[in-house]
Amino acid sequence: MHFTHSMRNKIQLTVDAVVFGYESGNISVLLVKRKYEPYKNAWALPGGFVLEKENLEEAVQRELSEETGVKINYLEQLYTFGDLGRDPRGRVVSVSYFGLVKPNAFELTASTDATRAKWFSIKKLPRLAFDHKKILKIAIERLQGKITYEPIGFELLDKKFPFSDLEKLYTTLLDREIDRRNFKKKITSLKVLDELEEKVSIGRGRPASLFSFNEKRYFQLKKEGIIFEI
Amino acid sequence: MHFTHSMRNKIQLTVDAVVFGYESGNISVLLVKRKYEPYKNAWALPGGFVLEKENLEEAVQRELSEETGVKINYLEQLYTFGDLGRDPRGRVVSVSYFGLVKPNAFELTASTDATRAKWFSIKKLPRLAFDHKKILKIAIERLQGKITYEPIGFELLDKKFPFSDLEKLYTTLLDREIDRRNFKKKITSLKVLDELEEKVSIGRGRPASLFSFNEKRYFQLKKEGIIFEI
DNA sequence: ATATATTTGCGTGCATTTTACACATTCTAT
DNA sequence: ATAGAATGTGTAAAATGCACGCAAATATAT
Repeated sequence: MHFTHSMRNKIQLTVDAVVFGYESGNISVLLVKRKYEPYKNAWALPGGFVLEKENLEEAVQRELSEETGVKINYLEQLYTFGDLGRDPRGRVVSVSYFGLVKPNAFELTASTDATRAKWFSIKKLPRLAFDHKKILKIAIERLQGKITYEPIGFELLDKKFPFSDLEKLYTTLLDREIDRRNFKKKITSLKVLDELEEKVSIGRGRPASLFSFNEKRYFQLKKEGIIFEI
Repeated sequence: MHFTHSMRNKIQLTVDAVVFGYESGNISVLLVKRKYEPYKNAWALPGGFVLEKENLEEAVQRELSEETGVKINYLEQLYTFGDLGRDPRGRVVSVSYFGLVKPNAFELTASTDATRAKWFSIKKLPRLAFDHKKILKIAIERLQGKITYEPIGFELLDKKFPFSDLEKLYTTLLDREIDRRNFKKKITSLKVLDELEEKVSIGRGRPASLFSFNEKRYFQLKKEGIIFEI
């Protein structure tokens, strides 16, 4: 099919962001309450129309920032959803993105397209606008799949953390118990953690050494990819 | 950013198909020669504008069929390219797809957008239109990555084939030698091949048993995912 | 002060998987 | 008949994965 200038199509392009947060054993996702029709007052993924003069990444960062105040330095493209009828306004194709943050690092603001932005546990989700339930489902699968081929945690844990925090992150993401000793051996063999001198004591029990990710090594592993079966 | 009806955007949406073929130790990709400006007479990935009333998958199948005559039952979404300036006609965002076929199964036709469609070895590529070189690069990475987490070959080999064909496919994709004995053990343990009674003798050497993929098992493994280190 | 519960921090042996490696078999071509 | 070429199989060593138990360091209860 050859298009000429007179045959301008009427397809609209949007971006949507699936931003996951993690805090003490709980995975959450960032949603906004819609201000306008359609789906007015329903919860939805942050996102909106792409402007003619901005890249897709710029668009999703802008929408995320406008609607929630969250700024995130790395969003990865997830999938493009373009089925007919996914948006009552007409033909709307959405490029979805995927990111990880520490929820406590941001104060949520609500402005432009949202009357409210809020973190929801992925176990207690509200009804979602459009096909956002489907998008979120695919994003969750990606999140769980990711940990088998790249290291994870840098974006979700504090700068310094006890080893048990990393362990808890993995058990939460995998939704099952893991053997601490073997897990530690595995992580140690990756040489991705630096053990610090500091120790921290939270409540009772033996105080834990603090660790930090070795950023260089971490991003090298991300790039190279790892096969990482827990 | 909230859009109203008066603010219709001018972004155009296209789809592009990266179709890989394999034949006796050679990986090829399907390209078309452009009939119109821009990049008139340059080689490009098959693709074109998405119509308002068709899904993305339908669009890419249609374009592929129109431009090359190739029909393929499974195209997987690869990535969406939306950078400013990737198309001189204005803002054009392209959703790219990825597929595998046996090149000899089709007679290439050339019609609508193409004066010619042709298979090119991925080692001897011509200059490509738009950012299609970049798209192809990402597709090749995906192709090589795929074989580590799912079985491959069904779409690329004949119904019946000697084991050496599968071995050659893998050495070609991985671009290195593999140990035939260990490779066979691995494949056998997956129980994805059915050994047939037939034997075939091509040229000299001991005749080889023919195998076929056990389709049920093959697609089960594709779905489940495998960790498959050669 | 002492005992108890709780959490962290290792190490060892067994089972499984991966890897390296060589020679016999069966055909074609001469 | 013989040489050459491709297929087809087994075994041992090494590496990795996995199950598992106990000591160390602290908070809390008595």
